[in-house]
Order: sequence, then C-alpha cells, then structure tokens
Amino acid sequence: MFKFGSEINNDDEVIPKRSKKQMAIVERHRELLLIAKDIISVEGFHGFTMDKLASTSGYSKGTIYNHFASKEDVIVTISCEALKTLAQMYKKAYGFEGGSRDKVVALHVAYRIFSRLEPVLFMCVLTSKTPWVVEKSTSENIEKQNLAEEKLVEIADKFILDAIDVEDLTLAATASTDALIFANWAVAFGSNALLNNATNSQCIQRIEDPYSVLYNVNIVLDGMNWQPLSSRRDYKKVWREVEQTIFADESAYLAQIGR
Amino acid sequence: MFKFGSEINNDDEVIPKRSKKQMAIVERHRELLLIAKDIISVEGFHGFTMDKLASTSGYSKGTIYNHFASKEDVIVTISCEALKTLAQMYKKAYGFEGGSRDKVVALHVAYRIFSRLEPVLFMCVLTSKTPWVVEKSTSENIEKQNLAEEKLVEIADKFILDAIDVEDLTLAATASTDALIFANWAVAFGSNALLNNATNSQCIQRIEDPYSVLYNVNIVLDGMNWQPLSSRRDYKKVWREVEQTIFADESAYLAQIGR
DNA sequence: GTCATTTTTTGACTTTTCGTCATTATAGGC
DNA sequence: GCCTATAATGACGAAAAGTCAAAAAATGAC
Repeated sequence: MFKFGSEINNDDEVIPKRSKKQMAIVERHRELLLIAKDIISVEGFHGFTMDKLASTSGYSKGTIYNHFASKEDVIVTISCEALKTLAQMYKKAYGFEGGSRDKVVALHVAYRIFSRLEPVLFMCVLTSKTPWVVEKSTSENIEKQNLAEEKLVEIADKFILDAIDVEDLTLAATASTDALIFANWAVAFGSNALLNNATNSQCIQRIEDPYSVLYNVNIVLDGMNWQPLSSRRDYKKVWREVEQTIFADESAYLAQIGR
Repeated sequence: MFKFGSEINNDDEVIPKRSKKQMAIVERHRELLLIAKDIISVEGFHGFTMDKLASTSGYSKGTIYNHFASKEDVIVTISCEALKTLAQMYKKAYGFEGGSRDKVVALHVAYRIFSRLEPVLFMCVLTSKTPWVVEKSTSENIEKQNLAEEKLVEIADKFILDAIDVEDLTLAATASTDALIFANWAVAFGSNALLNNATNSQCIQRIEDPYSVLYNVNIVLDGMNWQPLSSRRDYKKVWREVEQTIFADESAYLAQIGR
C-alpha cells in the first residue's frame, strides 16, 4: 500500500544526481526496509534479527551492516520513512474541502488511519522514542528523524495559521502556534498510542468506540475555542466524510481486513 | 526517595502471612528492582544486563532468574511498581484542598513531578507498552501491570465523579467517565512522553515553558467545560500551590538537582 | 579489451548476553 | 543430628549482534 521513500514529485526533497550504482544502493535500501517491516509484522520486534534480514533479502550480513549501523538503526530508519508517509497524508488532509476545523479533523483522521493501516510503522515511531532504541542508533539517524518530525510540524502549522487567518481561532497572548501544535500532537500521540497498545486495559476496552479519538480531539479543539465548536457542528459526520472521500481507499481496505 | 513496594498501610493490599524465608525473598525482590533501576539510570537500557544485575547485587544468575522470567520481565515489574508509586501520588493529589478542577490540576502536577523525579520509572512504563518488551514478558506480569493501571483509573474516576457531584462538570449523554479519563490520560501521557523524549524536537524546544503541560491540561479541561474555566481562574497559581504544598519535598528536590 | 585501482560484498569469526539446569548448599521440622 | 524440601550456584549451550580480512565486482585510464 505504501512505498518506502517513494520519490513523490514534491519540492521539499532534493534528489541529487546519482550514478547507476548509487541508485541501486538506494533501491536496495528501500527493499531492505520493506523486508524488515514484513519480518517485524510477522515475527515481532524480537523475531526480527539482522541474520533474518540478511537471509530473507538474499544479501550478506556485511552488506546489511553497510546500510544500517545496528538493528536499532533499522527501526529508526523505518520510523523516518513512516513520518514521511505521514507527512504525505497530512498534506492530503490539508486539501480537504471544508472549514479550518474540518481540516484539522481530517488531519487527525489521517493520523488515526495511518496508525491502523500501518501498525508496525506506528510502533516503530513509538519505539524510536524509547531510550532502548535511541541509545543504539547513530546520531545522524536520530537527527534525520527529528528533521522528518519537524516537517510534520511545519505542515501542522499551516492548519493553525489558516484558522487564525479566517478568525476561527484566536491566538492567546501567552500561547504560540507551537503550543497549539503540541497540544494536538500530544492528544493524538497519546490517544493512538494508548488505543493501539493498552488494548488489554479495562478502561480502554470499555470505551470501544471507533470515534474515541474524535472525542478527545473535539475536547481539545473546543478547549482552544476553535470555531465552530463541537456543539454547533457534527464532527462525527465530518470525520466520516473525510474517511469516505480523501481516504476512501485506505478506509475500504481497513474495513475489508477488519481492523 | 521512593521505595519500591513499600507496604503502605492501605486497605487495598492484602499481606498474606509469610515465613521468614519468604520475607527475605520479598525483601530481595525490592532490592533487585532498586539495583536494576540504578543500572538503567546510569548505563541505559542496553547497559542493563542480567549478568550485571547478578554481579552488582551479589546474587547468582540463577537466583535472578528465580525472581524474573526475563530481562524484559524486570522492566515490566519496575513499571508495575512505578504505577503503584504513581497511585500513591494520585491519592495525595486527591487530598489537595480545593475545587474539583483544582484537584485534577493537582493530579496532573503529580504525574508531571513523577515523570521528572523518576524518569527511569516513567521510561519503564512507556517502554513496557512497547511490543519489544511485551513480546517477552510473562502474561501474568502483563496482567499485573494492567491491574495496576486499572487501580490508577479507579482513583482518577473519583476526581470526575466528585466534579459531577458538585456540578462543576456535566457528563454529556454520549460520554462516559471512562472517556473523560481517557482524554486526560491521553493528553498527560502524550505531553509527558513527548516532553521527556522528544527534547531534540525543534517544536518542543521552542516551547520550553515549565507550564506547557498545564496549558494542554487547561485546554482539555476547558474543552470538557469543567468549571471554573481557565479564563476565570488562575490555574498556574494552583499548579504552583500544589507544587509548594503537598509536593513540596519533591519540588524542592527537583529544583535542587536542577531538573 | 585489459589491467590497475577503488569500491562493494561476503561469510566465517568473535563477542556478548540471554536463559537453562544439574549440582550443591541451606533452612527448618522431627 | 538427620532428613527432606526448597533455594542458590555458575558452568554451559544457544542465539544473535557486530567485525573484518579476503574475495569479487565495478570503474576508468590507456
């Protein structure tokens, strides 16, 4: 469904001239990430070993280690690509026809769909934030991940600036757009992380509502006084509309595999 | 500062009769967890090995494995104890003299202080939610962790029920207390996880406000329409008051070590 | 096309650490 | 003081991470 590092024709990725050989290396890099993802999804993080990655891909261990500094580095790299994929989905959400708040809802739909569509990628992002992984990755890779994260923040920024522009949202003197992004990010990250992982928690089982993320999002956006408030507009409908228009393929696929 | 599993005289822990030998085992269990925490805090999750735990504690490897099924099991057990410690802090927060919303602020102060005071414990909770760890722990231990989590939820429930009682908060027909707990939990979990881990994120660096968690909490509580709204009461002051009264010792300690 | 040079690949090897288990030690009842 | 159940030990096997000298392949000058 998603291709790692597929070079979408957007201005924010400068593609340097590469020799045929270097192209092959880049190609293999992608291939390896894809295989790694598959192994993780079938055998878990522990079942995923560098030996397995080597034997499954058909390359030798040394070659694998030419691409990645460590096993953990593979995880961080996957997380980077995941963030790039997410960025694409955010851009798509930005294109949703609707009010400024509708668009933010679309953004959260994108995040939720992503987390269900690619649980392994989502887990990689989560796991990459863990010292267990950070401790063993190269600083360059961590840097790359931060950059990818920053791009995501930039996109999120546009949603907020637009809302301020059309006066659906007023920035309090004390708050920055960063603070608002942070609030959205925190609630989305927290909600999705808990929903995807703490599924054996009684509290979360009791909710079992497909719109529980939306409830939290509504609370946060109402709290920001982002117009129109949830009492005056049916955001469940908006959520569904987003699912059925710009993310129709993804939603259909999710429904089909029953997730 | 905190003792693992210190048997506080509360009704929710039944202490069965134990022989002297069994007492010694329980005692050692605590000792081992404390040592494990120290190793992790100094050498990280990778520097923490079962051999090191054995040699540092002076016990043999076999004995260590009598206590814990695996390395990951140690993490989950620490996380359990962390949740119990947190529960104590939540109870303390519940005792804060003030309105229902003041108390919730106290609850979030507790969470924030805990995450700064015991970053390793906090990381263990986060890491325990990761498949990397879950995959390798015994199901009993995971069950224990869920139970500990559920107790936390029970305490949180009281804050909300009280607020409904005094009509500071009205439960919408669609929402359950679980949903409200989930919203608070998600924002607290997300905010603290991101603040503690994504410190190299530009977006988060730009915030650098000690009250950024409070901003998010205010947004969420305002969004729930929890009275009095943040526009009508200075919750920064409440936050400070909580820090300086019921968590005075912890705050002083944090200030002292500059964290 | 060929040879020299650079780059890449390989997989055997070392190291590390997890987890096991047969053996040894100990505590406590009689 | 003896006996049995329980716990402790650490040598050992297995698994996986990570390394590196040697082999192979690509490149480019002539």
